[in-house]
Amino acid sequence: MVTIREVAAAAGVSIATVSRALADPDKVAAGTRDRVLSAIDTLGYTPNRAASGLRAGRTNTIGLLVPDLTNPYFSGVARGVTAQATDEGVSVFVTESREDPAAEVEILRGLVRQTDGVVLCSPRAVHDDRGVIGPRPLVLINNELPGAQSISVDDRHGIREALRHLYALGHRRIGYVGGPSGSWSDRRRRAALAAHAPELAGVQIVDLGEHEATVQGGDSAAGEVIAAEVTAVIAFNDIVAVGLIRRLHRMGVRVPHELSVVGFDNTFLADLVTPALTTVHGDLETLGRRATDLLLGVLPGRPVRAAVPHLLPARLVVRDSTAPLRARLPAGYGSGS
Amino acid sequence: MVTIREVAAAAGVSIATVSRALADPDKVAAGTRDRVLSAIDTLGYTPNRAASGLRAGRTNTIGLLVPDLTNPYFSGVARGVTAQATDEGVSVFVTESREDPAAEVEILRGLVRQTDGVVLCSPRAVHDDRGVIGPRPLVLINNELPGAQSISVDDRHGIREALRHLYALGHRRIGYVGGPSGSWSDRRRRAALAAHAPELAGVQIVDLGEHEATVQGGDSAAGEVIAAEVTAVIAFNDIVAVGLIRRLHRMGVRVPHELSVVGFDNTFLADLVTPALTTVHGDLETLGRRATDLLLGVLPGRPVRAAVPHLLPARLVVRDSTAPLRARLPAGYGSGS
DNA sequence: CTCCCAAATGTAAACGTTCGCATCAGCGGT
DNA sequence: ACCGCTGATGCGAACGTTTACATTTGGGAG
Repeated sequence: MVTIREVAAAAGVSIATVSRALADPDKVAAGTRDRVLSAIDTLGYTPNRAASGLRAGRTNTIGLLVPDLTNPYFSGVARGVTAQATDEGVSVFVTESREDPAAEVEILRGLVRQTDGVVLCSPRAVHDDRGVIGPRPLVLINNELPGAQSISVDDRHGIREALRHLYALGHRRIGYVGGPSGSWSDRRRRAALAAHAPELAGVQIVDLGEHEATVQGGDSAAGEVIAAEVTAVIAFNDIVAVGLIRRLHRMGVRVPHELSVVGFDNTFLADLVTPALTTVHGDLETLGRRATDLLLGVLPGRPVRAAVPHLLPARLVVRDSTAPLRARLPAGYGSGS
Repeated sequence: MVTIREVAAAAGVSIATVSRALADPDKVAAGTRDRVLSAIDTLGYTPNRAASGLRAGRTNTIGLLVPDLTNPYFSGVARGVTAQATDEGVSVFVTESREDPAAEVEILRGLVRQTDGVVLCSPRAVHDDRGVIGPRPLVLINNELPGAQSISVDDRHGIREALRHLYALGHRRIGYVGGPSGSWSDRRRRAALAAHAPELAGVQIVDLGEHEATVQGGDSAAGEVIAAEVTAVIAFNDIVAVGLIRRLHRMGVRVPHELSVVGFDNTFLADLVTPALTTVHGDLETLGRRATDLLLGVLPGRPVRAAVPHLLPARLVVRDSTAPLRARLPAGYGSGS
């Protein structure tokens, strides 16, 4: 491995000059700079990041912690974070808590020591997290904590659009199939429902409980959904919506003919299942990128960056899982489309 | 940030002893060790990895490069790699080439400098890669290169099972909807088809071209599939299978009644689409874990580990996208199940 | 009682950078 | 011709470890 010393020798300058030529190009004379750069080029020199981090007290590495890497939602975010970080010359330690709050705290503890800051996505144990993180830079996705930056998609607007869409289709009694208890996003969406339903005359929101953010969670909601006699539901996310639809299908309830279902997140799944999901879209890659911007922005020794929005736009994508309200048929069979 | 010096002072020993108490516990007297450890505990000391890496010439970090983080196949692998590495006290830089061979080389170059070794999954530019990697430890998933370790799922056996399954259902003229040109896995599966088809009397394999490993790739194969007059196909992977089925469905061809489809990888998608996919399962998390084992095994200064298998078992998961051969109906309508 | 060896611990150098400070050359103003 | 200032560069310390080597101590063998 070629070091700064060899470069300095080759260019006939001191190592300090080489360092400067890289970090602060206009602190060295043009001629010298060229000599240094060409030496770097021929020798194929790359700075040792451990060494520079050691001296500078900075690692140029950030951490990302998500609950579940294989969940398309989080892998979208992970893509955004890694892409933006790479663009900024920063590396990312990616980790996964597997939805386990204890593991989350533990992993976070380890992550904090070896990075300049952490992007924490959809944390399950935030309150403990604060103690762990201490004064370190922290950016939260889908949660809020005093003293930390936050960013999320504008669910509130998504909910509003979903409501209006269902309203326009004639639905009045609308269910909400909730996410995991303790989920900040879930609380936020419930609040949005409560806030926006009154805008639409005659609309009634029915709480259909809290469910795991998995296919099984959707499965388990089917009974409640039927019992509630709603004509449409909004699900916590696409996965739950898919699980619900699948179970309903097996029970002989046709979507969208007998029940309209709206998902959340617009994961690629939404366009692959039958029926394709009407769902609230948020740009996950951008979410990850902006979170990274936010984090890098508060890192010492980094250029200050323009204000970053803390709320990203959401919009409803209409597909085949929602349909106009029809008179219910007695035997529980849809009438076809 | 508390350093080894403060710990040494608190325990009344030299920093060397602290270092030893951590790295080589039985090199220090039991009493001393306890004093050191409790000092570490009360002060909340964690070694600075940049410093230790600098001195020891090792980063305790590995790199992972995948073509597409949002692809469930790769996120499964990423989960395995990060999990195993975490268990071994190693951090992982996760990166993504977005299927771009040029980016792959570039990212790999960067990765190599700041890690002890790299896990490279389904590379698109392997030959160039070798030059980039130089003498660095490298483990390949789904590819082979002289001088590098390799690991993959036993596609060959998966193909064999898929063929037998279709054969047992009565299919004789079987199509293969191939993956991207240049894909090592694709070549391998073609070879396996050629090798195993002759074992089954009367079976004929029809090559249905190379396609992108995306939903669109499956879409675009539909025409060829119909023209080929096959009664069953094996697709490069689940995504392609899903795209194909969706397009066929729109064209009025019913799966599995008129055409049986076998996917590959058994991603969670397989169980969510309609019909649920019959597909070849390989354990992706284990694949990632073993790849990491392999990499850590060749890293200097790490305990030698037991032999790691380079081929992981595959098995066929039968669901609803395959069915017994039936006489074709003239108008292109299935007969229902 | 002496000597030697092993075990335990300490000392200090080294890893490859960055950065404050010192040095030096050249130049313009007086 | 001299002074001082500025811009370019070099020097050397420091970052927090690990580790080769030196030192100390205690105990057992002769």
